[in-house]
Amino acid sequence: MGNVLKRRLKQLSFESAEQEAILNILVSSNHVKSKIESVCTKHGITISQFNVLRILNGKYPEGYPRCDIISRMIDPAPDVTRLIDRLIRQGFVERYASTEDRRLSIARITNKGIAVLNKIKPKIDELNSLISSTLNIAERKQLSILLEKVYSDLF
Amino acid sequence: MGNVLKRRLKQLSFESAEQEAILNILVSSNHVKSKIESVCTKHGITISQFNVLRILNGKYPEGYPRCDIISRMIDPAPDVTRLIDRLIRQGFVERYASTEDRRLSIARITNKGIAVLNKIKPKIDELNSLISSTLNIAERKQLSILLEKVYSDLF
DNA sequence: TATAATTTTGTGTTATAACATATATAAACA
DNA sequence: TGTTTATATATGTTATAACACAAAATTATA
Repeated sequence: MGNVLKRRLKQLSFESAEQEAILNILVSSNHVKSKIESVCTKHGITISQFNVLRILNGKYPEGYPRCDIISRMIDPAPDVTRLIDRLIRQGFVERYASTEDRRLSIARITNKGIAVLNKIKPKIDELNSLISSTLNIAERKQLSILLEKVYSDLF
Repeated sequence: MGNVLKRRLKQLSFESAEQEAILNILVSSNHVKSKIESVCTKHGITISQFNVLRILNGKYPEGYPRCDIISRMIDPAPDVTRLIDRLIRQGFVERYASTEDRRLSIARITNKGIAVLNKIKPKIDELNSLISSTLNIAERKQLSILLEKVYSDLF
């Protein structure tokens, strides 16, 4: 048991089933992430930028203020201001000031941003095969149930 | 189903069980990682540095050349040379040239490095409770089995 | 209403990561 | 053996992330 993890970390054994589970979470996440990253790189954006575009695409054309973007990010980053600056420089996003709450600066995806997202999206969806080829439907659901328990203390 | 993930990403639904599983892997990994990070920060090192120290501690006093460190890292980083430079500057690691293969520069953990690791280790182990408090033994093993399948295409 | 506290964003600075390339050694091969 | 190829490390440069702090607007409170 645990031979794939042992091979990956070149480690002979693990301290406990808890530790092994934690290592598996970290390793599998890196695996998935590096696949997503390589797709994004081919299209000239980073994985963080992709995630922000994905979030903004979910609320087009209104857009989201920075604070709402952060709370929706898979991997919450601190320096989203300049991340968005870069997206603006690339023409994928535009920013405007809110009239209701004048503190907010709202980012909105542009047509060019939607276009790049539409090109990337199908390739990201292909990565779902990572799951579908190795886990049957019951297993997929079971995995999600178990993982949700791991971070359920967030709420 | 999937309410914890929905709350975390403030998203109403997901495209498929595959996508939901992938998002859960990414989100739970971030959750675990940020807990480890906060422990490390309190002791003046980063999570990457902790992982390198942990690896070197596993082969004391011989140490590992840089390439072997990378292949054992949970999160393989490209710039390990300067990561080790920093550990050396902090006195946690020392470096020496291999006599067998003169290309190799071998890093070895110092007593000071072992000391800091011994201080951090019990607090990291406490994080196992993230798993043990929410998953019973059968579930822990099941989680590892499912996750190993996700990255089994590595080999 | 006036004041304090909170929220949201932006910016300057420093540290780290990412990228490309160079150098040295070892291994493979003709 | 001499040459090519591969491996391992280091370094210069640039981009990004992390950290600390400040300013503006809103909300809460006396």
